[in-house]
Amino acid sequence: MSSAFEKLARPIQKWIRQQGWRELRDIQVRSINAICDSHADIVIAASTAGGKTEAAFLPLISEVIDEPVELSGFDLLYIGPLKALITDQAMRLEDICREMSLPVVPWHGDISQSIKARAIKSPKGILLITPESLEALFIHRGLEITRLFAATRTVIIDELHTVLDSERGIQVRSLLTRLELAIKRPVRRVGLSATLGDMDLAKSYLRPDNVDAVQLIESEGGEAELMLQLRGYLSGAEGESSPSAIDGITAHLFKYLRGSDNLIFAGARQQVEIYADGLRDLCDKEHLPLEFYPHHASLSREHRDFVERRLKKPGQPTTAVCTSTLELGIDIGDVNSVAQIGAPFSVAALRQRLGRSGRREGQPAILRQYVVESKLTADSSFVDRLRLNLVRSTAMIDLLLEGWCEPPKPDAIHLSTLVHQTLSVIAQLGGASATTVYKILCKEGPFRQVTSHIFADVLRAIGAPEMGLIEQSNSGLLLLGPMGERLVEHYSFFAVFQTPEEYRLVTDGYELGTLPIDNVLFLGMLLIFSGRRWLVQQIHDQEKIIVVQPAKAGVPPTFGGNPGDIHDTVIERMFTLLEGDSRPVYMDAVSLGMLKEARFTYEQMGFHSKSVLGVSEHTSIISTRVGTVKTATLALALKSFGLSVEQYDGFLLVETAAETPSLQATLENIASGDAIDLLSGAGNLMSEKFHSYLSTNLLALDATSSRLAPHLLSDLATKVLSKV
DNA sequence: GACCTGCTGCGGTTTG
Repeated sequence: MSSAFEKLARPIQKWIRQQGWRELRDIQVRSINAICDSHADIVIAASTAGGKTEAAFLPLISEVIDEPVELSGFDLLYIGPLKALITDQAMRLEDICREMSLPVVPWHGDISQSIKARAIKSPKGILLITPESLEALFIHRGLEITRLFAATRTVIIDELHTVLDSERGIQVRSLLTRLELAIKRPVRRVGLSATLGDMDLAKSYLRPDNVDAVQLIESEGGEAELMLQLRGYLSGAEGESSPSAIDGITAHLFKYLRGSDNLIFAGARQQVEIYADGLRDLCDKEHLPLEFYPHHASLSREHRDFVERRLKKPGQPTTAVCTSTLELGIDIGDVNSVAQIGAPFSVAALRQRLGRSGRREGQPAILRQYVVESKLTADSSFVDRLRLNLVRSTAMIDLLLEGWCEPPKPDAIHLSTLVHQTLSVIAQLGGASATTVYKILCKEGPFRQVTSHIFADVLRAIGAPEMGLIEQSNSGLLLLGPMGERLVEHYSFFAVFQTPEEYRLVTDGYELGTLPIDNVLFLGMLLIFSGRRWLVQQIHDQEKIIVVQPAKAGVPPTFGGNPGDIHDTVIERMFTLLEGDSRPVYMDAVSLGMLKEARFTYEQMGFHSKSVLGVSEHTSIISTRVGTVKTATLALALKSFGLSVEQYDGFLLVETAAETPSLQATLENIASGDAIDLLSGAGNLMSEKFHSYLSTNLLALDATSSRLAPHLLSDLATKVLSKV
């Protein structure tokens, strides 16, 4: 064993010997050295099965044992994004700590009150907690934070890559600052992350004020060999006997995946239900045992647990048709192959998904990408002719092979989360001055983009009598208002993200899952759900319960959702593909044929040399060559002049009318840089949980900071005009 | 034209 081993505490060395490990992994050696030899913040990046947990905890626990302190509180704080992950990690840590009288305390909504009460009474050892439960501790035990965390040496943030610039990530960062301010000293931060793209952003997330001092420990693990195929399918093919694209893909999946463990990422929950139903049907028809199961967030916990257990169990071939529920987090073991149906929304997600296969020594990672395109007719739209689904899938695979993936966007000002944290700080301290709250959240905390002027506007908005979230005492102290009290008192306050209202779907006394409330439902309606078919028997509107019984037929429900952001680099690569003549080796004959059609159309439309194509007197197509955010900004600008616009990947379909200015004049106007009311054409600006308490001006500010790029608008219009 | 994640305190009753 190495000298790193010698740096660990004796009981830890004993535990390692008991495991029968012949040597420590490279990443473990490096993090042991980094943690034992310095007090630096550290990002540990490795794949899911890379041994990150041990790499961080073996030296951190050693430090706790070898250098005891006399302060009260938990020694180590671990923050994890999933309850299942916390339960998993707690079991692994308990195994290590068993003989060291170091308690391991898992803490989330499903943990019993008695375990929590005991931990509060005598806080020590390792606390593993969700961001929401930690938020609850700050609100309900605001004055005890010092007692609970005075001894805390290190905070470990798991799955760091999943939070970076999300609402929840900002919440975690805010809680870390509030913790350090409460105990009046910095706490070492250790982030555990998958290796994705530019790790500098993970470093700056971890310690924005001292990025250069953050150490990065990245595993150089040899990546598995990759077997890759892209298969094209035509929908709406003529002739009664020709199978539709869905049937064709289902048949191919059935033939090649049966008999082993696999994951099929179908893109949307409705698609999951369609493919799971088709695969179950094929098993029935061939009198074979069922081995294909749906898995998504609207299905009951029981069903999902069942599918996860089947995947983990050897000797029981199982394929899950799933959404991103099975993309990260919990351990389901190694799968034989991954299938992706339809173009994914990000290269980062594709890479995470692919990482689920090829994890065993000598096993290749296998990815089958299925793409559906429409059969062309005389009146097919340019979107179908350009085969944008296929081109995007190809662009993403190429970028994946090059090791690129999307970086986080750090510019959002997150005003919804700022409202949440403002209320939480006031609740924690039992009242605070505006200056104090501003210092905690905006000067020291993660809301650095929020000026004191904007912050004052936020306070005015949520303090307005009709909102009643906060009010000011005579001495100037900010207190919770009547509405603020009600919000903070309810347990639904702790999460910063929005969740839609749902019906519960019940049969024969047990729950199948949930359905978004905006589904049109009626008695006698037939549904496909949880991979089976149902008849709607009762609808209880008050209790939000739907009772169903088995049926022979059905249609899948809709689950809603918002369009995803496609990154500039992906769109740029799509245009490179359309303008090039490559024939990627991983494409099958059908998809190569589609690519050829796409290039032919692109050439014919003349987009090689121009950016605007007049289709008819009032209709034009613009090629923007940039991603969703910039393309959407141009679309809104055009709409503000009364033009009607449809948005696609890198393209806009624009229609003028008799009373509107011409497209050319409108683009010139936009290019001139004159102020434009972008949001006059936008619908609802409220997308996050606490948006409804903000003024229109603040909502506009929030939208333009994260979902639009107004400062690049005039440049984009100029670029389009230069190639008319 | 999409996906995912999370949840307290208290009062009442029962049991040893």
